[in-house]
Amino acid sequence: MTITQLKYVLAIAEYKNFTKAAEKCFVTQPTLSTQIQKLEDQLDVQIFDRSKKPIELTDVGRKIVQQAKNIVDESERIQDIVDQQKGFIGGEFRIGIIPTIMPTLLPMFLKNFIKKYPKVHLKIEELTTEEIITRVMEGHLDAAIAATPLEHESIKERVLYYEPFVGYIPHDHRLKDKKKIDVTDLDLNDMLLLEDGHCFRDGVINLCKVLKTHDDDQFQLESGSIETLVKLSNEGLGMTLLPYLNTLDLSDKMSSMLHHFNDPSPAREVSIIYHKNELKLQIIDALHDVISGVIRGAIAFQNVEIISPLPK
Amino acid sequence: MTITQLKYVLAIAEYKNFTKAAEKCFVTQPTLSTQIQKLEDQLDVQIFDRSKKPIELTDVGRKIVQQAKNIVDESERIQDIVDQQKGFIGGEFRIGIIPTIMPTLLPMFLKNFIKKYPKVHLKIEELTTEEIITRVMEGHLDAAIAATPLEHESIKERVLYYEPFVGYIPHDHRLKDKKKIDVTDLDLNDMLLLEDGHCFRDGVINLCKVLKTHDDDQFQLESGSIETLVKLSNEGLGMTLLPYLNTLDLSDKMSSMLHHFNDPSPAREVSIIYHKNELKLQIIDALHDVISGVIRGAIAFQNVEIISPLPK
DNA sequence: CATATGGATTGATTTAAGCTATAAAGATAT
DNA sequence: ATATCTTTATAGCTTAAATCAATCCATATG
Repeated sequence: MTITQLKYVLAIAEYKNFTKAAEKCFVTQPTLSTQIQKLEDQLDVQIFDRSKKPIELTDVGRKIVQQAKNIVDESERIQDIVDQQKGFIGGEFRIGIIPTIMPTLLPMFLKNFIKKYPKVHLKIEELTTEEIITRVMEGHLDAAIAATPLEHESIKERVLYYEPFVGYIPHDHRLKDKKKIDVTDLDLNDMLLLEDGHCFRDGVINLCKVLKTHDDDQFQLESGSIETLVKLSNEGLGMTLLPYLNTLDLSDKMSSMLHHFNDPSPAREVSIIYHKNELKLQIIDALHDVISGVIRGAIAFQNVEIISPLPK
Repeated sequence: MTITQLKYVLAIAEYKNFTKAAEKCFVTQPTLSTQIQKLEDQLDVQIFDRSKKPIELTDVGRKIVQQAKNIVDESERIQDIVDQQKGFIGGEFRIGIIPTIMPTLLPMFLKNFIKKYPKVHLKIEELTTEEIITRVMEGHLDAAIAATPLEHESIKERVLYYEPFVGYIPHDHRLKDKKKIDVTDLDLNDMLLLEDGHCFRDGVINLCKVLKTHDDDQFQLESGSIETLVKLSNEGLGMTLLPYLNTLDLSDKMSSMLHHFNDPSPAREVSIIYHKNELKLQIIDALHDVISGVIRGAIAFQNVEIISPLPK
C-alpha cells in the first residue's frame, strides 16, 4: 500500500469517475485502474462498486476513504514540519474569515500579502465563528480571522486590531442630535441587528445587556449583511451599530449619520486564531504582520473597551 | 514519499543503527541507506545525524519521526478496517491488564484463548488504570482489563465479571471470631493496603470511607503486591481484603483465615475496556466470550455491591 | 598500525509504476 | 436493432525505482 494509491482512491471517491480523477492526478486512466485493482487485491476487498453509474463506494470503501483522508493529510504535514524548520513561507494555507470582517478587511491586505509572499497559496472561506472553531479543531483550517476572545482551550489567538463600534443613526431617530453617543443610550428595542449566528450580533447584544434587561423576542428586523443593515436603517427602521472599517467607504450623506462613541468606545477585538498544534506558524506570523501593518494606517483608537463576541 | 520509507525511518530511529534496522525490516543495509537518503533529499533536510555514535535524530528528525509514527499507525488501521468488515479474527492485539487482575485472571483464560484464536497475536502489558487510560486514548492499546466503572466519556466498558472482596483476618485480629464480616466492621486503621496508584487500594478506601471518617495519613504499611499483603498480614500487622480470585489458590492454613462478607458482599466490577473508535471489535468480542466463559465456572455470586475503583 | 564497526557507493537485477493502444461493457441516440 | 459514445479494463512495452551483493571508506579501538 502506498500513499499514492490512497491519493488515487480519494480522487476517484471525489469525482466518481476514473477518467476525471486520472486527469486531476496527472496520470492516465489505466494507471488508476491498475493501481486501484492492486490495492483492492491486496486488501482483498472491493472499494468501489463499478456496476453503478456513476461509480459508488462500497461500505468498506467509505471507511477506507475516511482513513485514507487521514493518512494523506498526515503525510502532507511532514512537508509542513520541514517548511517550518526552514522558515519557508509557502504552500497551501486555508483560512476562514467571519462574514462581518471579510468584505472590509480582505481587500485591505490581500494584494499586499500575495505580493509579499507569492509562494503562499491562500484558500479563503467565509465562515461563521462556530464553523471556524469546528474546522480549526478538526484541522481543516490552518487559521481564521474572527472576533475574540473565544475562550477556547485548544485555540490560540493573536490580536490583529481593535475595531470600535460606530453608531449609524437615521434622521428620525431619538438620538439624532447627540453628537457623540454613549453605551447607556443604546436600547435593543430600536436597534437593527444581524441575524442569528453572527458574532457581531452577539457582541451588540452583550454591549446592551450589561445596561438594560430586555425582551429577547422583541427584535423584529434582522439582516444577513451589514450593507442591508444600513439600508434598513435609512428606511427609518431604527439605528444600528457598524464596525469601524465599514464606515470608511460610506457616501458623504451616509457618513453624516455616523455617531462615534464617547471614550472608551466599545470595540471588538479581531484576532488571527489557530489550533495550538498548528505547524505553519511562519505563515501566521506573516499574515499577522501584513494585516496589522495595513490596519495601523486605518485604525488609530487608543481608548476602547472590548465587548465579548460570545453568545450568552 | 512512501509509507515504506517512513517505516524505515522509524526502524532506524528505534535501533539507532542502519544494519540492525535493515534486518528488522527484512531488507539489506544499502536499501535503507539509499531510501533514507532519497527521503532526506526530497525533503531537503537531514533526519539523522550520522556523525554521532550511535546515530542520533536531528531536531526536525524527531518531529518527522513523531509524524511518521502517526502515518504508519494510521495506515495499518486500513487493514484493521478490512479485517473488521470480513469478521477476520487475527493480527496484533495490544492489551493492558491492571496488576491486581493480571496474575489471577491471565492464567485462567490465556491458553484457552490462543487455542481458540490462533491467529491473534496478543501483546499483554501490566499497567495501572491511569496508564491504561492514557494509552487507550492515544491508540497505543487496543483494549484493557481493569476495575470499572471509569466514568470516561471516550472509553467503552464491557463487564466481564463481578469479583467479591474477601476478608483475610489473622488470628490475633479483633474480628477473628466473626464468621462472616460486615462492611461496617472495617476500619482503615487496622487494615493493610496496596501502595498508591493501585485502584484496588482506592476501591478498599472507598468501601471504608462511606462508613467512617478517618485520618488519611495513618496508613503505615503498604505493599505493591497482594501476595506481600497476605504475608504482612500473617505477621500480625493487620487484616486485609483480597479479590476473590486471589483466595482460590491459598494453602489450607491460609484459607482458614478467609472471612466472607454478608450479602450483599462488596465487589469490584471487572471489565474489558476500549476506545469508542476501536476497530478490532471482533477480537474484543472474542476475549469477552472466552473470559466470561472461564469465569462462569469460578465465580458464582449473585448478590454483590459494586465499589468504585476511582480515587476520590 | 591492525582490526572492527557501520554507513556509503557501485553496478546489476528485479519489481513496479506509468504509458499507448485497444478491447469490452453499458448507456444513449438514430 | 444498430451505431455511437462513454467509461473502465487489459495487454504489451518502457522507464523508473527498489533491492541486492560486493565493496569502499571513515572512524573508533586495542
